[in-house]
Amino acid sequence: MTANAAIFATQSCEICPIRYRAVCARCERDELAELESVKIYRRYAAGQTVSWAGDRMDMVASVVSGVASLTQQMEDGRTQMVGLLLPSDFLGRPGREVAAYTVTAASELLLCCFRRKPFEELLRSNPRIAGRLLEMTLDELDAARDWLLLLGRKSAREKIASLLTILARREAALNLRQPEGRIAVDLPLTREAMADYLGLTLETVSRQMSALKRDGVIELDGKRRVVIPLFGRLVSESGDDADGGPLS
Amino acid sequence: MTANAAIFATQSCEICPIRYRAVCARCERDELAELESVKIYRRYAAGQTVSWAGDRMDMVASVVSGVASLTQQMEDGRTQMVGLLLPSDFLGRPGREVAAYTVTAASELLLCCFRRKPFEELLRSNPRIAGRLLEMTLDELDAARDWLLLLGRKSAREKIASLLTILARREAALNLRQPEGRIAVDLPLTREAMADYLGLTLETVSRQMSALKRDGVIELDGKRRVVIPLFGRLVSESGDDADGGPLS
DNA sequence: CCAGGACATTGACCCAAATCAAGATGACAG
DNA sequence: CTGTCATCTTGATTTGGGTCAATGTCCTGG
Repeated sequence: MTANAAIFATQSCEICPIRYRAVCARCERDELAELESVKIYRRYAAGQTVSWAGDRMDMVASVVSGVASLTQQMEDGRTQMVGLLLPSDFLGRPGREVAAYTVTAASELLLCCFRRKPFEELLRSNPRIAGRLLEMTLDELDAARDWLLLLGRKSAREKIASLLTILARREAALNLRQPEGRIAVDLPLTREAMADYLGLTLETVSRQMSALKRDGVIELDGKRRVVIPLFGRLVSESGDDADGGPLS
Repeated sequence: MTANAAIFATQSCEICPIRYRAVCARCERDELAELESVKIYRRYAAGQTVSWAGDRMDMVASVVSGVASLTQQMEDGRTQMVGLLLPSDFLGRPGREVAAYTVTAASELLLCCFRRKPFEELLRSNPRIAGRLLEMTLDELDAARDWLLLLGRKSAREKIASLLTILARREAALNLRQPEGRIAVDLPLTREAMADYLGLTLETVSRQMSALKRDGVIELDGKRRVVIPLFGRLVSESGDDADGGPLS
């Protein structure tokens, strides 16, 4: 379980804090009653498939802890990740019977699930939840558009740096600010999953990680823990716009 | 003006048919009254910038005719298209003051604009319009995810083929079915815009177009008109899933 | 009709990342 | 402790698409 996940696990309370923040950030508590009555928690082991592309989906869910990935595959086996869901992200497609993507637990994963039909009913009857979902979907679309820039125009080194930055930012948003802008990230992804995210091969990911280490941009503590000594400085230097990403 | 655009231009009527289909497909007519009162049409010449990334945006809009592109740029000039808006598509980001992307008219463009504030108010007060916008946003997210697969894993030839297929499909959806599955597409994009869409250089786009022509997969009629002789067969052969795209 | 400029094509060469191929590391079962 | 298996690293080689440069093709306005 990642550091992210651990943090969230300790916050459990009667009204699931993640879902509260995620789906109903600004709703009154009584608006949650209906959702509350139909939620089901589900746990998946790292590597386990949550559902296959083409499966009938009658659940939607919110990520409580861990990391889920959406992937698309061509018949010849080429694979591209098309979604990376971290705690508080929404999973599912209201209004669609059939899943378009394969969902996999990248690390140990805890989902908070709702049956799709009642959830859609709730969307219809409760504009605030619908509005919140629209907002989340728009954010996800923005993230997808940054991802398009990454896949279309960045070099392998820049791709790796951007991914580490995305993960480090989410880490930083949750944790207290780290001293000196130094930040540690537990990679929730294998080299292969990173490659699928970045449109690279796992060999290239490995080589570029080694190169970033050699150049002193990152420190590797085991295979899955990355320390970025100058994260604070690097991120603040290069605003939040569509720049090449720091660490490059 | 593209064939698309011409078709739509002839459909003009009191209640803008595009907006009707796009934003309020299943709304009652009286629900449109409020929208109706605040709409403004705006026309842009091919190549003209509609708004720059970072600009204050106080409009949202619907594409009536023509093609608009959203692009993202890195400081060193590398450019990636992150959105391609055809007639009936929605433009704008309710809830955001500042535009994240540069919007350009790829061909001559007619927009139907609404002031953002009243539009947001309408979203709040009218759940059916909000629901419709959510549906459109989810569709756009799906399209973005197909685009991720294209950028991350497809060869130059496959990228071109996929783009032609996307344009041909929209053409086919509007026009009567063409005889023999033969279809003609007026490219609304320059080679450079195609390259920005596909994450390639314009030289590679040009070379691959020539190669497809040489191989008899497409016919070029001038620079901007493409005929795909076997479109019907190619598309039906390879279902609608995440395949490599036909024409490859 | 011709000149100028935007857009497109084609060629020669190069390089970043893919591919193919060994090994290294590390977690875990027995 | 040791063998197995998944994961990761590193090296040698190939190649698809980028880069640089020259040429071609329209369209438009004078």
